[in-house]
Amino acid sequence: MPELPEVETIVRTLRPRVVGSRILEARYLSPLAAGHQPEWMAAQLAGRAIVDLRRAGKFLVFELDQGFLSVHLRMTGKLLFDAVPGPFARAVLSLDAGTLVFDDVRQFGRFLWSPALPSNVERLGPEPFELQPSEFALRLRARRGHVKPLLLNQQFLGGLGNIYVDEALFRAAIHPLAVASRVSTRRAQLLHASVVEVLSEAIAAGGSSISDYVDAEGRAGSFQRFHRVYGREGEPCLQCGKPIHRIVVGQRGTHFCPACQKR
DNA sequence: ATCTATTCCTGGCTGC
DNA sequence: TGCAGCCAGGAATAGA
Repeated sequence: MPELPEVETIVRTLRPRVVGSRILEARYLSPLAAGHQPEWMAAQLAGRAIVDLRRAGKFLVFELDQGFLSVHLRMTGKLLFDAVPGPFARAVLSLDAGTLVFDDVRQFGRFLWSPALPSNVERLGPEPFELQPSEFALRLRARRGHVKPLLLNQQFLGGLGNIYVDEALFRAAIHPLAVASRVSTRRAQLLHASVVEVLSEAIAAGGSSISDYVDAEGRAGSFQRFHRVYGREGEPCLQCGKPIHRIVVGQRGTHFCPACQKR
């Protein structure tokens, strides 16, 4: 499931291939990918030049000479450069520089043109790397809910998903059900440092490949080998040796060490 | 204003 | 071996 490190890896592999190129033709193979208006979207994309490509939270934002192409990969989405469209290809851009395939088995992902930056991109919270620890602590402590759902809230902080939230909370020794306003300033700053650390390490490893994720060149990441809690239910905690627990928090599978992460 | 539950999707896995 | 039923979960939406 692509989160900030995976999307960042895709952007880095894709940017030199597509920025400066032109879209010759756009085709949607599934209307869902276009939000049920495939013909109109395809017509808007055709002929556009790609001026820039950047990441915003978990979105890939292609800045065009007219409007934007915003892509969200959700669970199983992939953006593949110069790949042959497979059975799960949902959209294909023919560029003068090559072919860009949007592949998505489960069809949660979106590949949308809009005249202005979409509101869900506009509303994104700050990027973890651009936030000072003190600002992060202030924002966190101003909220009354549980920390895990808050970290998953894209309006609070842009880019974290289920894997990296569990990993960051473990590193900061914070229970996923801890109440945000009751986390000490010191520990909130430690949490920010843990978020930045785990995201940086994951980017350096090319992201985590659990089942579907690959970058734009089709390469898997390797950070899944360094997960300390995610997907390790029943296995010994790397810090204390007691078994990792899995609970459900906000309808999400949540992995933590009850001994190291006290509530 | 804030938080919680539901919905969308389908390949792969579990269990009978 | 076959198949029904469940599971994964990000984010929009509806409801409390």
